[in-house]
Amino acid sequence: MDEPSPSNLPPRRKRRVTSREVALRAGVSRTTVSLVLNNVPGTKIPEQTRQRVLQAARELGYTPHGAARALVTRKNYLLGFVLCQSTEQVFADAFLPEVLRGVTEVAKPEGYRILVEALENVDQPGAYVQLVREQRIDGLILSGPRSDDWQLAELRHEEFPVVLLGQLPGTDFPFVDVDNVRGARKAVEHLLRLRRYPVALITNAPPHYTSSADRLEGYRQALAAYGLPFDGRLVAYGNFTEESGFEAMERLLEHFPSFRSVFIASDVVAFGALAAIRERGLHVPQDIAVVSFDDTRLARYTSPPLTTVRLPARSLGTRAAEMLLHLVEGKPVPERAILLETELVIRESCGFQEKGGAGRDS
Amino acid sequence: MDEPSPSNLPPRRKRRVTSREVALRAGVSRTTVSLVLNNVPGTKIPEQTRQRVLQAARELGYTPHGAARALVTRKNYLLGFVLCQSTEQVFADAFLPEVLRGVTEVAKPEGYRILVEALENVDQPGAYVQLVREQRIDGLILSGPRSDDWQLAELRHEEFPVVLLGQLPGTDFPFVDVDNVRGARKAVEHLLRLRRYPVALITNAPPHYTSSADRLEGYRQALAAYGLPFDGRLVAYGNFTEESGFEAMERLLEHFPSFRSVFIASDVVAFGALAAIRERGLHVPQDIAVVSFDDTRLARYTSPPLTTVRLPARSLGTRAAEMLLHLVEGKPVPERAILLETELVIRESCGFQEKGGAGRDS
DNA sequence: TGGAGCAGGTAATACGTGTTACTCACGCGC
DNA sequence: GCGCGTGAGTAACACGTATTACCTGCTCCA
Repeated sequence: MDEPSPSNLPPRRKRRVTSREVALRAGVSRTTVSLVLNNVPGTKIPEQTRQRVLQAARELGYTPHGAARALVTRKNYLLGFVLCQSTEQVFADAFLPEVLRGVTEVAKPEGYRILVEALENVDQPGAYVQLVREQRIDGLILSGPRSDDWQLAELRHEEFPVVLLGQLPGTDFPFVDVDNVRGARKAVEHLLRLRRYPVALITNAPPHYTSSADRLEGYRQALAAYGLPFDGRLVAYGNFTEESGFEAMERLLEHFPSFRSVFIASDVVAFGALAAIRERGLHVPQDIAVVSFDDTRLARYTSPPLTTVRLPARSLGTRAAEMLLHLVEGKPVPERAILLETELVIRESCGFQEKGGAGRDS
Repeated sequence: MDEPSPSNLPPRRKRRVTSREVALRAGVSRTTVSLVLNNVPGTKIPEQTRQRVLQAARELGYTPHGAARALVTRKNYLLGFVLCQSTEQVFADAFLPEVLRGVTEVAKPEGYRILVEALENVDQPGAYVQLVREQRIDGLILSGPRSDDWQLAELRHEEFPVVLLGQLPGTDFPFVDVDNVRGARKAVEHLLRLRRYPVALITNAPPHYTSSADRLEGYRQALAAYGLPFDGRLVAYGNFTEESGFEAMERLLEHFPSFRSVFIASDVVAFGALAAIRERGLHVPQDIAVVSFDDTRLARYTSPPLTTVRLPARSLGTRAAEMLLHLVEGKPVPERAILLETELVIRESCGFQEKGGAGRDS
């Protein structure tokens, strides 16, 4: 009876229950079934038949076929979330889960699911356009867009709903980003207020990343506000990883060890830098005060706990998703450019003791 | 001419290029277009017409409509990746990016995309079955399955391709998991070898999680192997978070401070525990030796760097994806139960100094 | 008596593809 | 002259839904 299918064929699964069968069982037409199940407004269907249909559907365990529906509706209720960062970077990205959570939090109640995709090699950027070409997704969130992504421009031209997580100067894509300039400025001004100058800088990434450039800009603004000169010898470049932080700090200590504090534009990079400082036999914050950026979940558990600029990861996700949903549904978008505010979280690495004790923030 | 649509309607986008238009342009039938573009084996189409079709498709920028294709093919080339953990847990999950990377690494070359979904509340488990009901996904990876997930059993009944990331005792779902028992055993035996007993235990999670139960079992096995008794007073339960680790360690130090070492079954929990130890004025590893589990990326940057059991996050993803693809494509599955091996990474928190110096592993 | 209007539906078409069954011309052996 | 295989290609159907345009009685009003 139940003949096992030859293993080179996909297993034959049970036939689907279609709306036709529901119609048959309820004694109505397929049209009526559709009208009832989709709650189409403006149609007058008496409560009795409506109930008959609903019951028939329930009894048969009917669920409409997604593809069939998508074919005619031209909606898939699917949003693409594409990570443009290099693998190195995605790997080090401690925020992905939280951003993703923010996105789904907004998308799910509206019935949208999330398709996550990483661009493996930068050579082949924009494999994601196939998704929009095939019309499999209704909208797109692009995290960490690169300016050398030529396929992106094409999407712009087609007016496909896209929201950037991060910025792409020179384009008018709607985006959500962190206010990196102000965040960095706050961090450095905190150090200056504590009179810890000269203050060095280790960036989070190479300078062509806008986040890196912006945080550098914030650093400059803070110096300027305090009437201090900018000294290029006090700047070293990180590259997302702890290792890069370790090396950057080594370089600074080697060539220009006179600084009294450092702003490190990434927690992860800071972890490495702290190790380098320790290895030199120096102490944080006594010898060098440190303020970093991101407020990774573990920033408070380093020794000493990091004073750092909190990045609103979850909000990044929610705001981007909200914006995208507006675009997808053709509603007017209140803001096309959102810069989220940051918050300086003061712990111990900056040498600022609130009550004089070595208290641990709760 | 180009009348702006009223803003309450979705923007009317360009009409799609269909295969019919390609056929028209190439001077053949739609069937031929399909045959050529899908490279259907066994059909004899002369090179000349084949080229005509390909060129027409190229010129028009034709891409087949995903939904239409899915409708008839009954394949979506989409895999579901569902996180069953509580939000708390997902939040703390440092491995998600890496596991995901492993999954996509395998799935992408085969043409499959990944739909990521988190179960928000445990009350409403299995919202994901809708995805399979609607036939929107071809297969499912369930991370951290819960035994109270009644919808899962339903899927089993329908023979839908599912692979678990983690285990669900009492079911015969294919799964990929870490060998938690052996991993924990290795960790504890290392402490015992260093003669650091009594050795306490802080679990990673409440006992009904298999990972927690298994690591506890490994702890017991190690004790047994060394002929030592199991003492329940030396066991405290963590709950995924640093906070829980902090509190668990406080409880241990409060009620039964005589232990000389502790196995903490999660890096994250260990971070909290380390803070608690520090706060008591005790030192690691001098007063208490610590070995933990996971080898989070930051484990080597705590002070002291953590000796910990490395969990092969990426492999979890790749192996699960491989298994799932076999199921989806109806190929026989070599192994239906995979336990991945772990590796003990020795750093400083266990008090074992390789060369006598306070060396930092490179 | 003759519509107008309406409640309660339904037939038919469209969506864009994959695939099976079939046509048609043509050469070829006998 | 006939059957037959074959290369080259097509008509037609299936997939499962949403939606538009239409139909059928019935009531109500002039």
